[in-house]
Amino acid sequence: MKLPRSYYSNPDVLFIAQDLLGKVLFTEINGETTAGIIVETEAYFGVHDKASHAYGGRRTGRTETLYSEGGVSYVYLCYGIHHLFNVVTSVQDEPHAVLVRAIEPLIGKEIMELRRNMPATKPSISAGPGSASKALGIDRLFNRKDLTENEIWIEDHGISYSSDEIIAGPRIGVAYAQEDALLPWRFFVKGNKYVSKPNKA
DNA sequence: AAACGGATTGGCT
DNA sequence: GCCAATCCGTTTC
Repeated sequence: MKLPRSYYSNPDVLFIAQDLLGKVLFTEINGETTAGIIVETEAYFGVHDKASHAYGGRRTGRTETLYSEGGVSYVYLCYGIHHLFNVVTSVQDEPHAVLVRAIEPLIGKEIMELRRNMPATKPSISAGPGSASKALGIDRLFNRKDLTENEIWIEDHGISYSSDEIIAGPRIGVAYAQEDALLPWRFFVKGNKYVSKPNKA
């Protein structure tokens, strides 16, 4: 059920970004469990990717988490307001990561509704990286957590999408990365209402 | 020590 | 559609 460490040590971050679609992301906070199906991701290709915080081998207090062995969470504050959750992948010192941009609420929907103050039927409850994190209760305390432990983890529930149900397109909000901004490294489930806008390729 | 700006969101026009 | 909110990691003086 819970994805093992070996899943995350795969050096192919583009594969993992697509394969995570359909997997189920869990958090347990004060005995309350919430989970959602991952329906949108983006791959960040380590030192070679101008959109990555680790571009050019950048190593600072914040980016140090990205250099961990695969299977660790990387959470940082964006625009002073939103906590963005990433899965660190590959081997130690290879700072690849997958940003989770949207989930479809699955377990603990009532808790997510309280956290977001809106019904779970409304797509905006968990569409977009800031919203998805808030629905799951993820904040900066979730940085550098081991995904094989029991605070935050990912399970395989046998949900998978065929290649024609997965759309690839340019990543969102990375115009500063120049030519790398055009790479089709955003992946999402076609037609799923919890995918953030734009929901076309 | 101080300034800068971002892997976004939601409320108002 | 546009724009303010809001904070801390990073860069610069």
